Formats: sequence, structure tokens, C-alpha cells
Amino acid sequence: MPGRRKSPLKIANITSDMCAPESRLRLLAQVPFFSGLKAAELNEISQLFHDKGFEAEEIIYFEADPASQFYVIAAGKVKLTRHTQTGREVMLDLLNPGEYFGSLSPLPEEAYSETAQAHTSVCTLNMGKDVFRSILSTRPEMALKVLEITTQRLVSAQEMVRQLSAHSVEQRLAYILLKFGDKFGQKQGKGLLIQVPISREELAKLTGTTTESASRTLSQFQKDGLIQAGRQWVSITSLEGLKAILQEV
Amino acid sequence: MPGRRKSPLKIANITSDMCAPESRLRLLAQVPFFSGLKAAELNEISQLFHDKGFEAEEIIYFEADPASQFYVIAAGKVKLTRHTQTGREVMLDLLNPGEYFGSLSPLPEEAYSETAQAHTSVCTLNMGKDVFRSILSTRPEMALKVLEITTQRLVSAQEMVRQLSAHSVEQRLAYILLKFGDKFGQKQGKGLLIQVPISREELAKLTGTTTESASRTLSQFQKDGLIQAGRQWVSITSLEGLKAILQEV
DNA sequence: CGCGATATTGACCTGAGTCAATATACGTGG
DNA sequence: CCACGTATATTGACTCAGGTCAATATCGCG
Repeated sequence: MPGRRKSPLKIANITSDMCAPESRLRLLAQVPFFSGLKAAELNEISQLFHDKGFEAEEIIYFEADPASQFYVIAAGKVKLTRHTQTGREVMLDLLNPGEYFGSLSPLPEEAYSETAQAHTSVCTLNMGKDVFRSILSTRPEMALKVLEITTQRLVSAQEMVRQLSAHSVEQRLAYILLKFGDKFGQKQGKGLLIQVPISREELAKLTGTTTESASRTLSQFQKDGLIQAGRQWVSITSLEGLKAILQEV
Repeated sequence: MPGRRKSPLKIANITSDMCAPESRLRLLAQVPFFSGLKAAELNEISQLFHDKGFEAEEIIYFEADPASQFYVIAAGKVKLTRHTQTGREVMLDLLNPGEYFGSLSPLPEEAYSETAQAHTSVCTLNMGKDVFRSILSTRPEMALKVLEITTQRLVSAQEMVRQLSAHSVEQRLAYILLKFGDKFGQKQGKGLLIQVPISREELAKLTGTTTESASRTLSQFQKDGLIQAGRQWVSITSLEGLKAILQEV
């Protein structure tokens, strides 16, 4: 039995040359809002990015720092968080390669509205926000694509607001597990493994609860046969069971 | 003493001709993302809008309805809400003239992610989302402006997530009063009157709590001399006092 | 093998939700 | 213009989900 708790996560080995110029084109072509571009154009834009690697847990930028850069993830995962005066932390999102973060606005006085931190080791491609903006200003289709993605994120943040306002801790955890199953999931024998290291504490910060409550609730889910879980990992064994929890009154 | 509780709100008289063609140009010129346009261009775009009035409390569209229209508020206030399966309601935002809502996405299968309802009587200008998109696709500067506004709303939704995750009912109410003071406030003798009819129930739905808790908390604020409040209105008498509540541990 | 980080579990307590009774404002019609 | 009725708001009593504090267990690394 204890043997089954050993982590089934595959830890990708991310090295800082993964976002070096030679692999860039392939990576950028997969980013949603670059995907429509011709090779020549993509190549030209690719020249404008700088690459930069971060160790796991390293801070990319802090909330309230003057915002200057626009980032695209080449490899690894990035987490976005906000802090309260009282030191409490809320995790807003966990991003996959191909997703963007940082600043889009050209206003010089603007500050980052969240903290970005490497969740695993990460390679990013970045450019000044003014450079990105000038790219968009001559490519309306691309600007609309970025608008679409931003709108999508707005809807997702509003969904989180609804969750927090009206659902129990149990429901919010079920929801985040389903969401992450969708985003990071990987079929693994009987279950859907969430292929990203994630602690109870992080799940708590994602759902606006405490580490203890998250742990208690996951234990219950496991007893009920909905998930398998261990240190830093969760695998969903009953999608239906979790979905049923969302429907409860 | 009871006399002072009488509503100090000025109810604007909104008639359906307020968004008729002759007043449109003036209205549209005030909408942030139209503000940079030349008169001729604005006039051309103005032709593409249809006008439509709604009575207070009338539904403009429902969450999950197929999304087809893009709206700009000409006069009056619009509230955006989401519902849970259990019938509970969450209010996401309350919009002023000049703000937009509805759909921007061109995807035909998309649905509205929230319910839009006239809060006061309202005049709107609307057009098909595909028409709006084609306007944006030839005007990159305007698309960027819309992107900026959407990003702003995303930040604001994320702020709400933080509030709900980490702050008490008292703090959330103080926050929404300050926010609305900023958005709808009007100097009024000793205080800042929130110039929009708003019930305890609505304040509760905006902050993810219940009518009773909202009422209790506002009573306390009043005892502490932070606000004056009555049926459907609130006036802030101590901005500093409310801000201090946000800082509490 | 042992240590530090992570997770679990228990006991307790409190903020805020629920249910219920009452009060007050404001529009309506007599 | 006043009295009444209804929607809105207030207040009290009770309950409980989930936060807090604390002790212990377990994993996986060095």
C-alpha cells in the first residue's frame, strides 16, 4: 500500500538551451496567437524575443514591480499569484508552455498586477511590452487573437469568483481538480494523472482555503474512491464522482 | 432622525429616445475606445449601431444564451450576474454609460458567460459581434484599446478573487463601498453619495455574502460613523475609516 | 540513515450562514 | 393627504463549515 503512494510524476528535464534561438521557431509556431503567421514573418518576430531560464521557485517578477516585459513560456510551468497585506497568498493560475503572461499595456507607469514565479524550471521568451504592442499594431488579426485569449481568461476569473462566492471547499477542490485534469491531465492506467507537481498547500491557495482543509478534503475524496493522491501529485480515478460533487446543493 | 434616512438619490429620467440617432455621436465620442476616431469615421461607425431601450430590471440577455450582440451603454446602468445551479446569484459588475458588454468573440457557437440586466432604465447601442469584429480588424489601435480595457477587467476580477479568498465579509463590503464610491460617487455635503440605487441584497451578491450579513455589517459601519445608509442608498462619510478596515489582519 | 519538508489528523472555536420575527420606508389608492 | 400594504431592512437565536493551533506521521533527499 505505501508503495502505491510513490510519485508517478514524470519530471521533465528542462535545460536553459531549450529556448535558445535554434528551437524557437518550433516553439513559437505553437503559441496560439502566432500560429496563423507565415514562416518568414514568424522568423522575423522570433528575432525580437530574448530567452531567459529560471530555476524552479525562482521569481520572474513581483506584483507591483514596474511592468515592462511580455513573456511567452517555451518550456516548464509558471504560476501567477497575488498577495494580501496580511501575507496570505492566492494562486490565480498555473500556465503551460505556449501561454503568455506579463504586461501587454503600453502605459509606461503600469505595474504588474500579480507575481510570476517558476513552478518547475522554466524557459521563457520575452520582449519589451512596447515591442509587442508595435507587433500587434500592424497585425490586427493577431491583436484580435490576443483579445480573445484575454477574454477567455476574464471568463475563467469570473468563474472563480462564482465558485468562491457560492460553493463549498469540497466543491471548489473538485472543480480545480477537474480543471487541472483537463489542462495537465495524462491518461495513466486506471486514472487521469495531473502531470504537474502540486502540493496540498498550493491546492489550498488555488481554492481559497487552508492546507489543512485541503488535506482533509482530499483524504475524503480518496476514501470515496474519486482520486489517488500522494506527496505533490493527484490522479483522478472518477471524473463522474467529482462532477457529481459540483452539482450538490 | 428618521428624516435623514430619506433617499437622497437623484433618479435620472431615462427615455428611449436618449440613444436615438441624433444623440448618438455625442455619446459614442465618450466611449473610451471610440474616443480617438475622427468625426467622419465615428459617424460611419455610428450608423452600424441599433438602439434599444430596456425598463429597469428587464433582462437584456441570459447567461448561456447564444452570444450574438455587442452592446455599449448610452444611458443608465447595467448589471452583470452569474447564477449557480442552486439558484444562488453572484453579481460581477455594475456598468456605467460608455462601458461595453456582451460578446466580442466571432466564434459562432459561443454563449454569453453572464446575464445582463437593466439595473435602472437603460438605453443601449448594439451591433452584431461579427460587425464589431470587422471594425476592429481594420483599426488596430482600437483593437488594442479594447484589449486594454479587457485586461483591466481581468485584473479587477482577479482582485475580486483575492478578496473572496482572503478577506472577511466586513473587509469585502468596505472594499465594494470604496470601489463604488469611486465609480458612482458624488460629493454630497459631508459625504460621498453612491449615486445608484443599491439594496442590501445586491451588496450581498456583489461580495459573496447574505442579505442579513450585509445588513448587520452596514449597521455596524453606520454606528462607527463610516457611512450613512438607508433603503437603496449608501453615502460614505469616512473614506479613511473604510480604508483602515482593508488593512486589518 | 536521519533530517527537513510535506501531509495527516484531532480538538477546539469563531465568523458567518440560516431561519424567524419585527420594523421601517415608500408607493398606491381611497 | 393620509392610511395601508408590500418590499426592504434590521435584529435575534441558533448552527455548522471550516479556520486555527497543535501533535504526529510520512516521504524522499542528501
